[in-house]
Amino acid sequence: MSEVRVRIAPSPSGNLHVGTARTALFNYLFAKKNNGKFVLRIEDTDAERTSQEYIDNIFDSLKALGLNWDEGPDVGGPYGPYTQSQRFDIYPKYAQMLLDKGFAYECFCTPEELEAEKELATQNKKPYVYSKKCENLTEAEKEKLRAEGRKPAIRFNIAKAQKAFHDSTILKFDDLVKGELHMDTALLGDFVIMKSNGTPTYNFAVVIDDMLMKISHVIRGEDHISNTFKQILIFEALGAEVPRFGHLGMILAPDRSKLSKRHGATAVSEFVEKGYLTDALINFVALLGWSPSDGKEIKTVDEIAQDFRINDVSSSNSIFEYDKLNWMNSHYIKMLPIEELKERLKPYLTKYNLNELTDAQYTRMVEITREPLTLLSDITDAVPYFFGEDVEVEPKVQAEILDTEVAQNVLKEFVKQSKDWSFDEETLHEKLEAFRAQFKELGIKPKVTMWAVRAAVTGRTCGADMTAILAILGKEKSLRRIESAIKQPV
RNA sequence: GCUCCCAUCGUCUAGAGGCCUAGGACAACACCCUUUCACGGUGUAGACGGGGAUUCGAAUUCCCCUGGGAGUACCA
Repeated sequence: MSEVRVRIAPSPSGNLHVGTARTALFNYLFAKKNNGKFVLRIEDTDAERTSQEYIDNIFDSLKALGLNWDEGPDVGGPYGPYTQSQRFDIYPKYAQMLLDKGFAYECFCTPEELEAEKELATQNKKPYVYSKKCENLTEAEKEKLRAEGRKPAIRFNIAKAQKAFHDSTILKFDDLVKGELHMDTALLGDFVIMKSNGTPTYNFAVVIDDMLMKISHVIRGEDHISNTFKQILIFEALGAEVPRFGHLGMILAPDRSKLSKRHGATAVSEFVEKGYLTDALINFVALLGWSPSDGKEIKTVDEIAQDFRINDVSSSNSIFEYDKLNWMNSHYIKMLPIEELKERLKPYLTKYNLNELTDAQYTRMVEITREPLTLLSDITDAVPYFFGEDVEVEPKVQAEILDTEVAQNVLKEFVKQSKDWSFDEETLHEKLEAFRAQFKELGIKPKVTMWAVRAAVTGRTCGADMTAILAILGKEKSLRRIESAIKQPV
């Protein structure tokens, strides 16, 4: 077999969507597994919806996910340019070739005429197919229309191509993931390949680009299945080799509709902003439609590539549920080396003055607060009590903990006993253990004892390891907070 | 409307005729651990959409129904 070459061809009309990311991933995996090339092509034929900002977002997101391309707009390659808008001069040649071979014809129909045809079809409850009324225009007729100032579009002649290459109007192909797929080409209708403004339509541009870029396998979403039949016919009419196709199920929102903004984040960059790790995201998305042969679900992209077989990919749609993604993200956060975690958390700590802590204290703070994090951004609300002189005590905590007699006794006792403690973790651990034991003798549960201390120092009833918190804050600050929580006898 | 695709626990899935009284993961619940929250550990509950057919035997094959998704542009 010739070289495996796959591509991802996003259109920059928005930020990189997670669905596109998954398609990119599966292409990448397929390329890696088969020692092939992974190509990035930007399909920006529709100038109005395209923006440089989106192009940058696509590049950045793909890179962040670790899906590096071998050829693309920025890195170049032997079959460039890799941006469709820079290839506009090459499409007309091939359109002309199709015209010459009789597989395409000029169409002078106006939008109004076309609209009327469609209207009629819906009225008669018939499926709309183009009437082909421009198929057999004479040169004289065309000249006349041209003289009127009408610019023709070019349509592909389905029936001609079908008859030239197939016995039946039923066209079949063997899909890499779904198996044999078929379609009656008689139902397709002669579609436009070159718009009257001289730019190619999607279905034409893809074929020309895939052909010229020597793409061997086209792996994409199943929303392209019906396009595939059109594209196969174009490949054949051009005398080009038809690539193999593989169509992936769609990613759906929990309500089974298309994943869109109203369901939350859809772009990879939005997930990153929310505090998701790209490693977790890509791992999660890989599991949508694919499962590891050894049952181990936490895997790097390279590990997945070793185990990847395109025909093992599920052909059904899958629902994007946050539960598992969240679990995976917290898992990846736990796995992150401490130094890296410290850096990645900083963007979410801008409201605090990190200079209040030494590097060692910051390290310890991260160590003891990382456990319950689901998102990196969760750190923001997990650490306010490490900063500032005083703490904000939640009203409920004030009423239910600090205002109780038990708590007041605990705190008074704590102040008294801790006067001569050294506030390093080791000492604190020992002393606190003994401290709890004293109160236990009095019938006060260890956790009640600690609640009092925790409430006074952090203003909360839950949080990180109390010993470490006291050590980080230091004796002076800890005691000041506790003293101010003690009600003076009136 | 027409065409195409899909169908196993709530979700992602394993399963390619007997290994399935259907396995795993997430979520849920219970218990254990414990200075709180969590982590972790151990358990519990939970599915082959329905109906036919083939077969000694079907989650696995075929047909119908139902449900869901997609396509139907001079968008991509």
